[in-house]
Amino acid sequence: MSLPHAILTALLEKPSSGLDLTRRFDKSIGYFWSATHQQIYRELGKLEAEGYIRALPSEQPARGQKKSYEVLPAGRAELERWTAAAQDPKPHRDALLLRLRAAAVVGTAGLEADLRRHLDLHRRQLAEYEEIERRDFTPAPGDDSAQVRLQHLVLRAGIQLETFWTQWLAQALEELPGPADRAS
Amino acid sequence: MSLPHAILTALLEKPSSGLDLTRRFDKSIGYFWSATHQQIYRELGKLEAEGYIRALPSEQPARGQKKSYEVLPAGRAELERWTAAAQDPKPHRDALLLRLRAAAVVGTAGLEADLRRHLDLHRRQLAEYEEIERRDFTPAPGDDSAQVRLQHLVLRAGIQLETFWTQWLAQALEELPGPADRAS
DNA sequence: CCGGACATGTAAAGAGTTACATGATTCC
DNA sequence: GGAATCATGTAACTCTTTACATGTCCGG
Repeated sequence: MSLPHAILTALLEKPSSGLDLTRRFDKSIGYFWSATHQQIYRELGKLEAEGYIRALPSEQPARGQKKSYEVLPAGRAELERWTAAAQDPKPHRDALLLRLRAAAVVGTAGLEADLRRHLDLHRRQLAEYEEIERRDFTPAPGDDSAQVRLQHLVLRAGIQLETFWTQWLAQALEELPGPADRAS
Repeated sequence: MSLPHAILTALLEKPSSGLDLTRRFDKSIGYFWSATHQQIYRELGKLEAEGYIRALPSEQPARGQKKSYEVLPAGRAELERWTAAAQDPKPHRDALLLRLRAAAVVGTAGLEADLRRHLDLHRRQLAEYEEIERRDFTPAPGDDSAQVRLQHLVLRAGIQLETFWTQWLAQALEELPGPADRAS
């Protein structure tokens, strides 16, 4: 039940149309909560029906017409409620770790190439995060509002997670049995 | 599409009944691929229908009777195929990071208690992993088969991830605005 | 022989993904 | 005015979660 709150957050940061949101979910917010445009349009409809958001006055009700939304006070209140509410962490699901566990049983044949590919993807993501940090979070000292500090904290989580994955994958590739003794 | 392969892996490690599997998914495999008993029973039915597994000979077809499964050659072949196949990493979803991002907009009121709770949960998980490492992965040198090394590698991923979260959460708690200037 | 734990399932709702459909705008 | 692109949406399907249902076994 987090998608509506992700959308409310994005709309509070900046009122947007469905496609604008979709684009922002490919970056930024999407780094830790992804969503497709189908999910977003469906959810925008629900949020509007519940009175949490409304379409901006330039109302063209037709299809193919851009429609921007803004958050209403009830929506902000709901987001505040959700932010403060206790939530249990969801159990992780990581297909790659599962595959390594399977490989421990059926052999590592064919695995190396995909591990290298994953390593490359994580390195790119890490570089992207570090670029954002350079660009957006190197202000003059004292310029750090609570809002900026929180955003930076979230970004650092991304950086540290990607750092972990690159290091772990590099280690995994070292430990993988070579082609000689790779059993199946 | 990973649940069937998680089950095949678990069954290859040790033939089990549905409830046995459910218990094992609360530990071990479940550390990185969780599943409820409803999912497991449904998937066992599918896997049996597809000829990947079969019920062990002590066949009591009745309800309330224990029924154990083992993997057939076709099931092992499918697991090998899946292990070697290229797979794109799924985009992450982390509700806690999303909440911090929301808090950057609507304020951090009420957040601290839940962050402390998460920190405690991650510390416990880390301690559990470290206990497993002490118990199962401190053999005499040279005693490390490829299988054991892979299992240890997966466990180390868990340890390092939990280590990251404990450190990051501790840092987050430090940076959180105190009650004095915590705006809403 | 009854209550509780064990064991296997069914039903329905919710969330996410994939494929497709439709109208508007813009560029040639 | 035709093609490509932008923008919004529908439909069908899969996966996951939650709640419930049913039967067996065992201790008292």
